[in-house]
Amino acid sequence: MYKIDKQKIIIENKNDFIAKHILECGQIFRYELQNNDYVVYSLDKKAKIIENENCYIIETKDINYFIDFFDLATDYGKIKRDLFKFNNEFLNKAINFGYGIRILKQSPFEMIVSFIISANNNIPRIKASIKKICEAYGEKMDDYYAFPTLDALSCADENFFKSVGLGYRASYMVETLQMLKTVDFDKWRELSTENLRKELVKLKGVGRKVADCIMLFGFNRAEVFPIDTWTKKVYEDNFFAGDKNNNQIATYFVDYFRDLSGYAQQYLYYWKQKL
DNA sequence: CCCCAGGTAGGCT
DNA sequence: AGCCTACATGGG
Repeated sequence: MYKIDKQKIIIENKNDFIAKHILECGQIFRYELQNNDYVVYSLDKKAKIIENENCYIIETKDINYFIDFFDLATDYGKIKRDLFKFNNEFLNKAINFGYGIRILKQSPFEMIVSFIISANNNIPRIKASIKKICEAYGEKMDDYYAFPTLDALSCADENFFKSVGLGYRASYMVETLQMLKTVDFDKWRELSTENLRKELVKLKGVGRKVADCIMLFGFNRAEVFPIDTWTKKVYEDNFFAGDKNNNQIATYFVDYFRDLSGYAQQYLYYWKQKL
């Protein structure tokens, strides 16, 4: 699937890796299109994704970090074959539409901050707020700003977060950053999905949906199915018309897709949101 | 003026 | 436990 050549990762075919699908499916907010190349940022690191006719080349100083970040050891061909076995008309359409999606393995801290901002918000505004937070509290790198550390960002006050567009979420952010100072993320990684969700929803600004996004994108948990306005619309348009609340819809999908729930959710989200 | 955006907190049954 | 509504902000 991939090989390494000095400072580069080479993705040998484009069957299971499409930069646009990966970056524009709502799991990451720090990336940009520079000419024809996507540039992606994670914590204090940066990678450029160059598309060729039959392959991708990823340029970065942090090869091993981005091999893990893009989850290159996982066979998405198999995941898609397993999802096609559900023989669901709409999931099949969604997979064919976003066939190059991969779920990124991102920083739990960056996911917590980012998805608190995401609640009842729109993607351009979420991106803009996060960028301003990095510029104000992140370390200056060559030609970009790192995502702030917890120590750095917990110095920011409510007025700062309001000034970068968080609105009423500003006070949640201040309180959650203080709470995170007592958290050991390595211990959280050992928790069951159910117990990890219980811990996450104790954070201010984190409910079921945000917790599930944090677990899917930050803790590598695929047995969750975040329900937002788009995946709720998938349920109501393509499964059963409006007879359940968001928690019940999430339970329905997880019972149905089990340990493939997170993958199914991401194909369906991208399909419904982009079409 | 309205409605919407990767929903949640707090208050009410 | 489950339902209801206010909530900053900017864009269509």
